[in-house]
Amino acid sequence: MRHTPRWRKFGRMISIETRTQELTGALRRAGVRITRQRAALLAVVAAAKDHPDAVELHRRAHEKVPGISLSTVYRTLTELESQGVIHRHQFEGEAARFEHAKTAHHDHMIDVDTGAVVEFHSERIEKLQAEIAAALGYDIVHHRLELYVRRKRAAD
Amino acid sequence: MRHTPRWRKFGRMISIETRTQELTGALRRAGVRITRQRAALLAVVAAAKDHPDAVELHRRAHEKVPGISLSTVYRTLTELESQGVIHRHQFEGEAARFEHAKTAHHDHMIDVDTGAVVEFHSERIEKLQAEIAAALGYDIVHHRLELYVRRKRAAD
DNA sequence: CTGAGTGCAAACGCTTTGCAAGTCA
DNA sequence: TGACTTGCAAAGCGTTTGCACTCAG
Repeated sequence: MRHTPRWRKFGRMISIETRTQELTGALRRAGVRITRQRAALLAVVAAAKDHPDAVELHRRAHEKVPGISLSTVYRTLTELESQGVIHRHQFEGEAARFEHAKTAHHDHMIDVDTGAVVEFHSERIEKLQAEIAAALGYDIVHHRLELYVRRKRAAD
Repeated sequence: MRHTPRWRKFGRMISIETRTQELTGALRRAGVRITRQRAALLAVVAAAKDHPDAVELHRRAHEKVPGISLSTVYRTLTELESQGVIHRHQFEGEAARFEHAKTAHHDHMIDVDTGAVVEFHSERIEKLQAEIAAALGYDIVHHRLELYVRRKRAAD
């Protein structure tokens, strides 16, 4: 009758801790102190499977460390971003959202109805972008590709 | 000794006037009044060959109608946008920029050093985007592709 | 110990909005 | 005329910052 096997739960937890340590290490290497507040936030960011904004991250961190302020959340996120361990995304008409820079580069599809974000990657698109820039005499520093989408409906 | 042939100048002016009329028509059809201020702004938007922000458009319109306020600029731009005759672009870390919805859809390259914008279009990229969205069960409502670039330098 | 980090509130930059006065149709 | 539009100033929003206090190392 157990619907969530213990090994699976445990497996997830280990991976989150690993991620948390990555974030912690990045900050320590940058010479910043790991305070109670930051530790809580790092754990929250590491655990996030979605793309939360600063207010949402603050809400989650607040459950662990009631005293944490929104300023500290922003300050720490900015620091993490400049260390390159998280990414900041500015989708249309929304507050910035953050995500752990876990995997390789990817782009985003945003469901305009639900706000849900789906990640995708296309080597062919990347290549075409580079070709276009090169043809016009430029190198790409970075790029942003966002698809604002709506679920297909089977024959209305 | 005339370096700017009259026919060329005149050709440009006609096209700007045509564009101005397109904008004016769109507003009139939407049932809004064409005031002195709006007429000036429409002419400025129609004449713009770059991608100016609200403050810059205000500055340009201000030369024609000294009284025009920034609020009016924003209000009119918002109206034009909702009529679909201009587009609003929110590039990274900048105020929104506007452009006349003159031609077919295109994407943007932003020179990170100068802020200059180059327009481009790739049918192949568009197609790949649609395929990717479709494969995941979505239809694209709209998309945003921005390349932040830097001029190539011939062998430093 | 002591300088980096904190919470708070105030400031920020861009944009929108409430309102009384002005103006276009 | 009378509804729509304006300019102004104030508010809104997400984010950053100055400050005196606190705490991690």
